[in-house]
Amino acid sequence: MVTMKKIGELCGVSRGTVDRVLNGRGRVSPQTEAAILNMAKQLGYEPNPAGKALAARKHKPLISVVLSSEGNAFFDEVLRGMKEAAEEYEIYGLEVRYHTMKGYNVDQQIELLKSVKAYSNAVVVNPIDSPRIAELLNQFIEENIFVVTVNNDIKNCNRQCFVGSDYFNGGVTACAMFEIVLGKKATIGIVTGSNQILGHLERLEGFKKRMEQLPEFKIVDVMENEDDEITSYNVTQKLLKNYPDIDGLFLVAGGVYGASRAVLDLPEENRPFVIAFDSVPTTVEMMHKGTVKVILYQHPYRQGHRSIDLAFEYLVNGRSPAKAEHVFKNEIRLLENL
Amino acid sequence: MVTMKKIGELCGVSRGTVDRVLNGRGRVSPQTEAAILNMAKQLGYEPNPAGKALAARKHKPLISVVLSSEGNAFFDEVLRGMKEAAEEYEIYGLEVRYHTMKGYNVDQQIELLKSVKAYSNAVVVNPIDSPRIAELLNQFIEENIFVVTVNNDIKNCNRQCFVGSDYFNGGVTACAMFEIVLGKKATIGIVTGSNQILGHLERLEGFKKRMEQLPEFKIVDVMENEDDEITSYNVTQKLLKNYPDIDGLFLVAGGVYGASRAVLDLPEENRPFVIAFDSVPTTVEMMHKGTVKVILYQHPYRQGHRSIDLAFEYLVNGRSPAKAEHVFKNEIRLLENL
DNA sequence: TTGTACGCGTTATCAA
DNA sequence: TTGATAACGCGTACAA
Repeated sequence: MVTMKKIGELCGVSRGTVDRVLNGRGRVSPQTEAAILNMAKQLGYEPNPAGKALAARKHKPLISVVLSSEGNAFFDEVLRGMKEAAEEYEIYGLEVRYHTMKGYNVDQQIELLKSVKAYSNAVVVNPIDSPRIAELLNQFIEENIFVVTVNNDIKNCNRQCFVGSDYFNGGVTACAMFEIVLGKKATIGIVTGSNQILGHLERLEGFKKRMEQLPEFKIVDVMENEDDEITSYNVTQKLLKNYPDIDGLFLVAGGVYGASRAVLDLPEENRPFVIAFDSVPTTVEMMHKGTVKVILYQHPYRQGHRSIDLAFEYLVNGRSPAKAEHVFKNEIRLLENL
Repeated sequence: MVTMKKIGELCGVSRGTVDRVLNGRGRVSPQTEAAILNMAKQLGYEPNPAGKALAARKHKPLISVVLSSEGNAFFDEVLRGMKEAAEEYEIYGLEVRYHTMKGYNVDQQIELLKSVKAYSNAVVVNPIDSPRIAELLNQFIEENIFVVTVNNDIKNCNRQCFVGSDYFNGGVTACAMFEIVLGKKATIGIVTGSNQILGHLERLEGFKKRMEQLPEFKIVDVMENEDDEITSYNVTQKLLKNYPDIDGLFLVAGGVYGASRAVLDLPEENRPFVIAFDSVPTTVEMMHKGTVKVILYQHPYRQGHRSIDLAFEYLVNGRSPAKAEHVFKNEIRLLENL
C-alpha cells in the first residue's frame, strides 16, 4: 500500500514535502516536485480516505441543501435519502442543513442560495433552469464550493455533478409501455406540469420520439396543470370530455391525484389506461383504486442519498465524483412491486 | 462528538481502559466497567469508522467469494458490482478473492468453502439450500467468520445477512403484468428452471397467489428446463405445440434464449407474450427481436456491491448490518429502459 | 525551500 | 487491573 510517507522515503524527502507537492501547496523546488510527482504516479498513489476523514474532522464540513420541495411529496423520499446519508456521515463531523421553498420563484431561490453561500462547503440544489441561477452557482464553484444539482439539472453551469433521472427516457418508456398495453393503435391524452420546466418538456419529447415508431398513435391534446391538483382535475375533466375516445392518459408530472379523480368520474368501462410518474402516497392511493395502473419510478431515495454521498466524498475524503452525471433508470412499477 | 478519549476523561480513566471495556477484552474491574459502559450509553458513543479503518489496516481483512456462477450470465453483473466495491475498499487494505464453480453440486461447494475457511475473515456465497452447507456455514460463524448469502438464501443457517431479491414477489409481479397486458382472461404456459431450487418455486408460488384474483387465468403446464438452453428450447417447443392457445409465456429462471428460439419458430401472429427474468445479453438480444417484451430485473450489480459493502463495514468499520435481509425490488423493464 | 511535530480516533503492545 | 505509548495516513502549524 502506497502512502505519502513511503513516497517520501523513496524520494529521500520528508512526508511534509510530499504533502506540499501532492496537494499543490507550492513552496517546493521544481526538481523535487517532479521526482515526487513521478514516483506518486509510478506507484499509483491514492490518498487513504480514512486518513483524510480523520484529519478533516477539524473542518466540520457543511453541506447546504436548497430544495423547491415544499408541497411536493416526491421530495419527501429525496429528503429521507439525504437525511439517512447525513446521519451515516455525522460521525465524520459532517453537518447538513436543509432549506426548502415552495414553487419555482427564481428570486427566492437566489436569495436562499446567497444566504447560505458564506458558510457552506457544498451545496445540493434542485435548480430552477435560469441563467441568473446558473451564474450564481458558477460563483459558488469559483469560491470552491462543491455544487451538486439534484433531480433536475441546469444549463450553462459548471456544477461538479448532477444526480437525477433521464427525463427523455422517461417519456420514451411511457410510450413503449402504452404500446404494450394498448397495442399499435391508440388515442393518447396528455396532462403535463408546465412547459416552462425543462424536465417536463424532455419527457414529452421522449414520448413523441418513441411515437415515431407508432404511426397509429395519436396525441389528441396536451394540457398543463402547473403541478396543481385542482387545476389538474379541471383540465383532465375537460380533456376527457372533449375526447371521450382517449384510451391512454399520460401524466407527465405532478397533479396525479387531481387527474385521477377526473378519471374516477368516468364509468369504469370508459376509463383510459393511466401512466404517471412517482409513487407518492396520493398516487399509490389511486393505484389501489385502480385508476393508475403503472407508474415510472425515479429512485428518489437513492437520488437524495447519492447527492449527499458525492458531496461527502469530496469534502471529507477528497474524492471527486467518478461521473459528472449520476442518472438512475426509470423503473416501471405496478402496485405489486412498489 | 463523543470519543473514547472523552469518555476516559469523564470517567477518570485512560482510553486504554475504555477500549478494553467497549470491546469486551476483559481485564477490567467491574465497577469501572459499569461506569464506562454507563457513560458510553449516556453520551451515545459510536466508534468512528475512520479511526477503526486506519487501525484495521494491519489486519489485511480478506473476503472470500464463493459463487455458482460459471455459465450463468446473471452473475456477471453481480461480480462486476463486487469488483467495483472491492476496488473502492482496496485502499483500506481489504482483499477479495473469487472462487467460482459451475452448477449446483453440494459436495463441490462444500469443498470450495472448506478450502477458504482457514484464511477468510468473511465469506460471500450463493449457497445451495442443503442442510450440510447450512451446517458448514454455521461453523464459519462460530469461528467468527462473517457470512453473507447473496442472490439466494439458505434455511437453518445463522448467516449475518442475506442480499438478494424477493422471489415470491417476482412471481406476483409477473402475474400482475400479464393481467395488464392480456386482460382478465389468459392462458399461461410456464417454463421453470428446477423444482429443486427454492427461488424458482417461490416465484411460482407468488405467481399462483396473484392468480387467485384472476379466476379466468389458466396455467396449462409447467415445464422444467434445468436452466439449460437446449432443454429449454425443446420443452418450450413441446409446450407451445401441445397448447397452441397459450397467450402468455412465463419464464421463471434461466434458459430464456432457448425458450425464445422456440417462440421464434412460431409465426409472429401466434406468439405468446413473454415475461422473463434478468437482462443478460442473450435475453436482451431476444428483446431486440421482439420475442421477450418484458423482463423483471433483480439489480444484480447492486446485489454484488452491497454484499461486499456489508462485509467491509463489518470487518473494517466494525459496523454490523442494520438489516439482516437486504432485498431489492423486482423492477419491470422493457427494451426502452434497460 | 524543506523538515518536524502534533492531532484526528482507534487498536495493540508493553510496562507497571 | 490499569496506563502509557506507538502506530495507522493525512493535514497543518511552525521551525529551520
